[in-house]
Amino acid sequence: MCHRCDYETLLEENGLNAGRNRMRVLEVIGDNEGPVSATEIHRRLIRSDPINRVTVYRILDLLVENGIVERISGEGRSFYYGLAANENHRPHPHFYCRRCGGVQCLSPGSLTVDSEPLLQTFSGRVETVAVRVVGICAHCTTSVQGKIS
Amino acid sequence: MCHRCDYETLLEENGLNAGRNRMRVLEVIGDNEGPVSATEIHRRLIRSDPINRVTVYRILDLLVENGIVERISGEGRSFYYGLAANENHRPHPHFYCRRCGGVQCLSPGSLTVDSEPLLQTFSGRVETVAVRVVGICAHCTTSVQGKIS
DNA sequence: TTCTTCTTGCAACTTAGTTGCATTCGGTGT
DNA sequence: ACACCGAATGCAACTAAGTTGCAAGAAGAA
Repeated sequence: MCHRCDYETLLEENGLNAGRNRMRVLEVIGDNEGPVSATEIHRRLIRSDPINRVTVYRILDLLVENGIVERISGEGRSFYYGLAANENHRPHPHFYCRRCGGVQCLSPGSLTVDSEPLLQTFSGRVETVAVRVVGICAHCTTSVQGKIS
Repeated sequence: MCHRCDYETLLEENGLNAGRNRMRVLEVIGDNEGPVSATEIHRRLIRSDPINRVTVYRILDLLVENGIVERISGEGRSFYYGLAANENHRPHPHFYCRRCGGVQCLSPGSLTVDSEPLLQTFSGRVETVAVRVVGICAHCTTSVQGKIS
């Protein structure tokens, strides 16, 4: 997703030292187009060098706490992780494929929401308004292989 | 959520016979304002009469398959269930409380989305466009009790 | 009643994530 | 070089939510 972000300074701006594993996790997230699950991040990391899955979870927690990475919940039971919005990345909606479970980023301008009426009437604190588009992704609509019958 | 829905006919319209447990599950979902988790549904049902949690899961699957109930994924790792949109219930956005994990229904008109630009450009199949508002619910903002320190 | 199908329960399993504790690693000071 | 300290990692065990296989029970049709 990003080759304009300097992960090292991103970490150090937040008072985290840029250890090897943190960098590796950020690279996987940043290189992927669209959010990735923790399991998938772990799977990719162990291909190059062994790392414990707990370590991955802990690094992800840390990055989310510090606002470097954004945790979004998919259609399934697991979380997905993407680079948080910053000056290089505007907030944008996500597309969730019902078939393969994958998540894609949509372009920031593709959907516009008018949340004024809500903000005027809602009695709690509204922090984010996210749009979630659900359907079947381009890949899954074309490749019908994988169906058993 | 609903006293205008006749669960019995709702089931039979879909070719499902209206057994006692199905009715009970639907009543819990319909009586609650806002979506409920499977665990919570189970918890409430066993108060009146024992029922196995697997049975609850299976009934929920069935209801979702038949479009009677809608499964939405919360901020956490569990699913929430609400009555699906029909002539009595317009589709509406949901509010997710970061603190207590609860989900509330918002009024259908409180947010409007313009999805035209997306529909013109997206190459997969778009089925639903849902708006998810995240923040702290009214109850959690006022009652700060529960914090340990 | 008997047969068949639908429904339920139980136990075991899976997936995703969490926690506690011990070990190791990277510095800092002496 | 040595000891020390906190941060980072790994391992094992645990939890929560959901799923699967199979056997037993209810309910309707013949």
